[in-house]
Amino acid sequence: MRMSQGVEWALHTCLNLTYVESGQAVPTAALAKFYALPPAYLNKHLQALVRAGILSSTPGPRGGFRLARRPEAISLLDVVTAIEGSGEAFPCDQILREGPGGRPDVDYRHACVIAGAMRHAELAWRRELAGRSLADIRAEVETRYPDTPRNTRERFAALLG
Amino acid sequence: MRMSQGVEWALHTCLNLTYVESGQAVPTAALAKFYALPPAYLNKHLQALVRAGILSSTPGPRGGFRLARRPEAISLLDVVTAIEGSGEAFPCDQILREGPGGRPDVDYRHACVIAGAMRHAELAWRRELAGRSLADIRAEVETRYPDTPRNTRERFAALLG
DNA sequence: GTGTAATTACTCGGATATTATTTGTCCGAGTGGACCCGG
DNA sequence: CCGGGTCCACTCGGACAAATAATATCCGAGTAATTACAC
Repeated sequence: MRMSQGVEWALHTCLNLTYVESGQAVPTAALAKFYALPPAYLNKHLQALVRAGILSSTPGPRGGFRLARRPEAISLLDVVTAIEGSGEAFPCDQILREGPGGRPDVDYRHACVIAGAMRHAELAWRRELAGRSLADIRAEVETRYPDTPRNTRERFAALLG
Repeated sequence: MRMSQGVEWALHTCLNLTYVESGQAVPTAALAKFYALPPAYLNKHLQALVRAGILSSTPGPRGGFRLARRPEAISLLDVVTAIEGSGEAFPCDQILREGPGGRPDVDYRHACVIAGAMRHAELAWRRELAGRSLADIRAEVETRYPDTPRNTRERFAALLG
């Protein structure tokens, strides 16, 4: 039930990329040093974000990663599902098929009341995450911690220089 | 992010125990045969439910498990946390401490905006699960599948006889 | 000085180990009923 | 027939092993800037 720590890395990294002037790419090494993360493993997660269409990557010198869309168009749910996969958290193995009156031709992922209740709760979770974009997060951060934009850009400048 | 399949087993088993006349205990073997589950492993999960105060167990002949409280007083969240633990699904490792302006004396599990957003979504999920009791589930099952009470009791009678 | 071609350093991307978690199994401790035996 | 003591089968509970997923690392393919060189 615990989700991968890569989700935390991905969320913070995407938020940081929000502050990079668009068109400029940031390599894995710089993104990893930002929070003292293992570069090779962070790169693995960044690859997943590229496959999900959240980041775009360019190889070679001056290459690296950048946001593939505007921050308003990237929800927290997008990032989470890119790392964790889109599967349901509650795995309905349809054990009712083995129970009394169970039939092999029925899809109990829809028929089972328990599975329905679990799915309903999960939808509430997804709805919350889908309703918050990177732009929203960024706005709240800047309200509560006004130094963050400057600090972030300075750190990037130092890491890229 | 995927939760243990033991949650499904536990939920269905608790729901089935709802139909057993109170005072009567059902051994692991019978509960396992109900859905053709591995008895020893199901027993492991039942132990967790006992530790959480959801079931009570009695050893020896005519022993087994029974609900420790009324079905109205057992929420889906109770069962889920009994199996999965009460920890947060999103693990905030406070990587902001290594970032620019990060301080070791700050608890970023509360200060971090991203952690807050994730916790908010998780609370929505918990609220849904906490709002549904075994009695609610049972009522919905009986509305949609009127044969379930009789089928369940008959299967238990066959397994205990 | 300028255009071109070879070189080189840099970056991503996936294949490969290692560790942690989940899944699954087994055997011992304890309990309650049943049976046996004596009164 | 009735009471008590012994035995035995049944059940939970935790210790132990295998399989799966998460974590971490390394090296090769490809690219773009840079440099050297000829014109």
